[in-house]
Amino acid sequence: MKNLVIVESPAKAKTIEKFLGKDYTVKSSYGHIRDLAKKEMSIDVENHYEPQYQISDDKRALVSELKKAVASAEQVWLASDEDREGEAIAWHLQETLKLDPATTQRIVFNEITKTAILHAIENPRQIDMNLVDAQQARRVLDRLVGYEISPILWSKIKPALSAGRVQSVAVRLIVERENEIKAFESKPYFRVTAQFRPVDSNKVLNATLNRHFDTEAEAEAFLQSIVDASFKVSRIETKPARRTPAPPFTTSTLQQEASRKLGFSVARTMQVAQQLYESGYITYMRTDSVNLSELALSMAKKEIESQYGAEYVKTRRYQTKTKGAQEAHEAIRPTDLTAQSINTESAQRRLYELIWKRTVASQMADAEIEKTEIEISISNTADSNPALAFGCTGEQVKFDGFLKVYMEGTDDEDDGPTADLLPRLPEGTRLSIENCEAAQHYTQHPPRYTEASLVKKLEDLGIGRPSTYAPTISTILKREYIIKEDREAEPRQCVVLSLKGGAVKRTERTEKGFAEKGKLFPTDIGCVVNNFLMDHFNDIMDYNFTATVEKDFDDIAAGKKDWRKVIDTFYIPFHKNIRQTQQTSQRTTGSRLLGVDPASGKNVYAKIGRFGTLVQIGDTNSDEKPRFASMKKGQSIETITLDEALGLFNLPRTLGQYEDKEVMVSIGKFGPYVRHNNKFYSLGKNDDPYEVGLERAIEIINIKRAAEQQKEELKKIYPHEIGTHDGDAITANIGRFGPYLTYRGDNFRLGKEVDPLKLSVDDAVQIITNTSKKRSRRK
DNA sequence: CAGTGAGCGAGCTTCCGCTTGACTT
Repeated sequence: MKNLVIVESPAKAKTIEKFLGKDYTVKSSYGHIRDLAKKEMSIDVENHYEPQYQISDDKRALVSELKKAVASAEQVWLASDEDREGEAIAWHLQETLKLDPATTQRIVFNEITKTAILHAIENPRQIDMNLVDAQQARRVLDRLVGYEISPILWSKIKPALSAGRVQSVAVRLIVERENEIKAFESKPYFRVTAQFRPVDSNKVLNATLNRHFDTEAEAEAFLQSIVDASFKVSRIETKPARRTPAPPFTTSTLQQEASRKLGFSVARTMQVAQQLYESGYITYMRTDSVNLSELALSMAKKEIESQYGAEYVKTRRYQTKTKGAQEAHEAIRPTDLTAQSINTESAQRRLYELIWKRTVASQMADAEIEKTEIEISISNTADSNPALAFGCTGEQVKFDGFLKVYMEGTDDEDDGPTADLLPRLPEGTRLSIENCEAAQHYTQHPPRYTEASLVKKLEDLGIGRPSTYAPTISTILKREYIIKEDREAEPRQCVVLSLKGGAVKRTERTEKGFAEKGKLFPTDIGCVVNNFLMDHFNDIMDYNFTATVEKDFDDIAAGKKDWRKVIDTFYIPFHKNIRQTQQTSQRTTGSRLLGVDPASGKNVYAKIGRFGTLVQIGDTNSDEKPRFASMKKGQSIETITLDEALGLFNLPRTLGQYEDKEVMVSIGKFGPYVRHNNKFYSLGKNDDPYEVGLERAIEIINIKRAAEQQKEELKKIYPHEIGTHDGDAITANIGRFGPYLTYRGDNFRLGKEVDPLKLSVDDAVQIITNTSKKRSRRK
């Protein structure tokens, strides 16, 4: 072997091996191969923060494989990504594989094209230790923050909680948005809309009055005032406008758009994108760059020319403006732009088409639009209030440009009136009023975050990286700092005043309001942890903390600062604060006094306990031990009432008799259950142990009995002997995941359509050999 | 399998950012 090239991703290795020819072997490091040990701090604070790295457990086999490859190579090329993390990966490889820095070549390319790779090979360099140090500073800082604050949460709030530079700020955003919503006072207002018709035309103009009214009385007075009014076009203005396509996708914008247009969660988008990447359909999906390679630009030009015509082409080179972007990759784009769609399963196909459209549209001409604004004056208010007028706006697309292919979605829940095509009416044209209505609306609170809009916000703040957006969300969900939920909107009564036959008619209608779908809500624990961190670690919770330390990391990368000094400056006051907080801060439970239990006269509290939120009757420090009960899903410390809290103590409940034995319901370690004749039966997902009746309990008992009986029946049939192959038995069995075969101690899954009882020996052998082949290929 | 929450004290939990492959009974 002459040349060994090491990249980060195996799919990338496969692609560039093709470009480099047979003198080059390309292997992958699968990301980082070394890290700080998981179990301990692994930073020697006394010794200038010396990090103690170890090979990650799942990388041991890989490292020995790489060592072997290195031994037989004449030249090693470290080709990890051209960013801070990539440089560190290269350095860890050099250290771990004991490569000689003098003979090891470091190469970088930020697009996977033949030109870029050959250019890289011709321009090798050494590892940039300043960049590596910037990464070490980032790594050490994150470990210190996470591993020093988290234990404080364990002792002051609840075990197994966590805090970190990224996750804690993500939670803060959600908690603060919820507080804004709580503080928001929804105010009613009246919007007046009307339809006008030019005297000699059938074309209707949908117009809105240029001001809202606060009260019904004002709205009514206005309607009364225009009963005898006449209307005319007082101003018409048309002006040209342009629309520009959105730039190509980055990870964050792909996640947002897939959420808006396909309803994908952030994790789903990444999973499907990974599949597309591994199949070679798209470029790398974890990127912060909007840049397209020259190859992609010329491919796009050709494709647009042939499909839509030369007038639709506009080659655009986008600049990445995102805070802290490292631009190690291209934007996310199809590898082959001539493929407008691909023939795969639906999720992959839809995401691919979205990427294709966005990429192609980004290289297309602006859309040219003509905007028309018509102002309609009201004769008898002209003197008293000349500012009052109706208005309507319209749009006409003169040249569709990129709109032929794609239009970016919006997060706005209320899109407002849509712009129509408006007729050209000379100023002074008299209009008759066809309909006029003053409808009551309510001002909307700021929207709760969705997964995707949270990612957008984090990216705007420069917090987190493309590879961590999805994992960060799943971490804060797993810690139960936040929950993702659908919540029904509260319907509201709205007054509608309409002008009919010279009189104002009043009706009421119910407005549904906006249901919250897939929104992020903070939990009690999220709020309590957030308040605690805000009180004691304000600097780390600051939205600018990451941006500030990133400046230091940039200085380290530029050789202007020493990474250990940067950490020292941060750590000395930070650690002092840690010690102080541990010693002086109170244990925090978020406790709220709900009232007095009428039965015992004792206080009732709602608070956070070791296993979640609970209610408590009696004081903790009194002579008698308090009684406790867990809260139900959906209840919270802040909203639970005294009655609801007392209701939680109604377990265990005795429901009655069945087969001369008592039926009882309660909640155990593994959730709610029915107990009958010393046997336990788990309640269904939708059963409430506080509400469930005897009838349903008996049903649950009988369902489980039937299932058990079926199991007994199956036990009589299985394991089923299918036959022997090469002297060993093949048996069929039914397990948790369906039917499977056992042969020589190995299990082989059967499809759901296969009836194991009818399977021939030959077919069974076929399944076994096929599965074995697949398994060895994977290895 | 079928609470827990007091107090004692053992041992456990935890970060962010690179990557993909697990593969059960």
